[in-house]
Amino acid sequence: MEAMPTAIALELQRPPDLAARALLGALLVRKGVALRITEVEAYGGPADSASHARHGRTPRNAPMWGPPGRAYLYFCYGMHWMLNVVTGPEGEATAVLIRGAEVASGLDDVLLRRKAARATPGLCAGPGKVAQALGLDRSFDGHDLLAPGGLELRPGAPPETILAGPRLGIGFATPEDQARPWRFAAGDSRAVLQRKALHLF
DNA sequence: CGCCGGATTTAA
DNA sequence: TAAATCCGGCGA
Repeated sequence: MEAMPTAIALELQRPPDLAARALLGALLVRKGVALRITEVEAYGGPADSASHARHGRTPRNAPMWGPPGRAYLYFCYGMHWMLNVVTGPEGEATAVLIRGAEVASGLDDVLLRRKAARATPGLCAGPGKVAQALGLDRSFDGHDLLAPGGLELRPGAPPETILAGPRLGIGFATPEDQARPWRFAAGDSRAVLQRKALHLF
């Protein structure tokens, strides 16, 4: 029989900024590795000049137009994979970029993938680092994060406080979209980039 | 078909 | 502060 929609699945149907905040504290699980999400950014559909959806549907961003709960992975700067969680109703092309995380379990595997000797606060602080820590690549593009197997999104403890501020690395967007405070971070985490650019939500 | 530049990371 | 590194999207 059909499983009841999980709380997290319901949250992902909401507008991207709300879905983004709901993802803080949630877990990304792959095999023995679990990462607690500590930093995210919301991206709107075609109307958001910072979004990959701004040029409409293309082969690369196709997963963004699909149902919520899927992964959208893209390759950036010739070397990094970025993990997004598709949100909103199907066809809206909204998504949340996972920008930072803490290792909840599987530290040894993460250290190997990140080529790090020991755990530091910055180990998974940054979108490229998150994908690398989970060993993600093109093969995970379009993956259903709400289904068992492979890479899964699971409920976690939400942060006590949430920080908010402008999104990073979107200098190409309109001033209005650059100013939109759609970056969110867990107030209780050290794995957050540029904390001073954030304020209490 | 060629060019431009990017939702970045790292080391110097 | 800059190099690494490559592919998508756009204009010609």
